[in-house]
Amino acid sequence: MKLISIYECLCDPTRLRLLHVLAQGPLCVCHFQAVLREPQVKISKHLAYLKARGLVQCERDGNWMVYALPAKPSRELRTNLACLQDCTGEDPVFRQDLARLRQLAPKLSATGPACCAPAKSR
Amino acid sequence: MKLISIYECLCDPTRLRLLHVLAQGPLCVCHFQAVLREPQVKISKHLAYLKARGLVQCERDGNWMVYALPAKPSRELRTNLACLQDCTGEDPVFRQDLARLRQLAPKLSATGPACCAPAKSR
DNA sequence: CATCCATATACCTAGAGAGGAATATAGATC
DNA sequence: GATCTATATTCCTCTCTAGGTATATGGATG
Repeated sequence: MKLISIYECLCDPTRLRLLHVLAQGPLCVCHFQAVLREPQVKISKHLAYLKARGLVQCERDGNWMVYALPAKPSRELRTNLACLQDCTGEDPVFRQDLARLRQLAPKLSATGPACCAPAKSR
Repeated sequence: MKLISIYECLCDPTRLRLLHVLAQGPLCVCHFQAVLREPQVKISKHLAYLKARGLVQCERDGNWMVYALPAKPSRELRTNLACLQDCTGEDPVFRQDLARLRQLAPKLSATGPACCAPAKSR
């Protein structure tokens, strides 16, 4: 059942945070590290988990892997992501993630996925 | 995080079916058995799981344990249960459960929780 | 081509959960 | 009080997952 794999993705706090942040737009792994303040392996593995179940897509940009919500989410996924957004409003963890994301935002819009540890060129 | 325990409950097909059926009204364990066609242990254990996390309440009525959705569900729970109902519409498993529930329904309304194997008296 | 950076994967350990068989419990009935 | 019925719990086995450490990969750069 497809619905089940959605809920399986949603029942881990890290993945919830990833999806919550992704609702704001695509992001690369090192940005996730900066926003969630979690080790790279953890982020990377949870993104792989989400990808395997079709909750996220990714695309390489040079050294960076940029993750995004699927372009055409299923009805179930859309509904549940909306529901998630609806439920995360008050929680401090989610709010803080968004705050840190916004701190990053200027750089993002300026240079594209330009990364946390700013590469020499680019 | 409370949201997580909700999603943990939702990521098993049996529990999804239980909650889906419960949305129609309170039900006792033996009725769940009849509706889901699953063994008693399985039903009972999943109901215990749901109860431990506050997704269902129960109340004894003679020999029967009648389970129901909580009288005052949290905002998150309400939202997610609504979302679930929204996602289960097409799936044959859920439809069949409802069909079997309706077959039971006449007896239910007549005699209260009166059970599948009709007791002698009552 | 050697190196660096961002990311992914392999390997390990520990814990949670599912399902089934057998058994316990608690209330009702005789 | 013995028995029956509905339900809960225990025990066992198996699979899945989380998290961490160490290592591999793959593209970019000098």
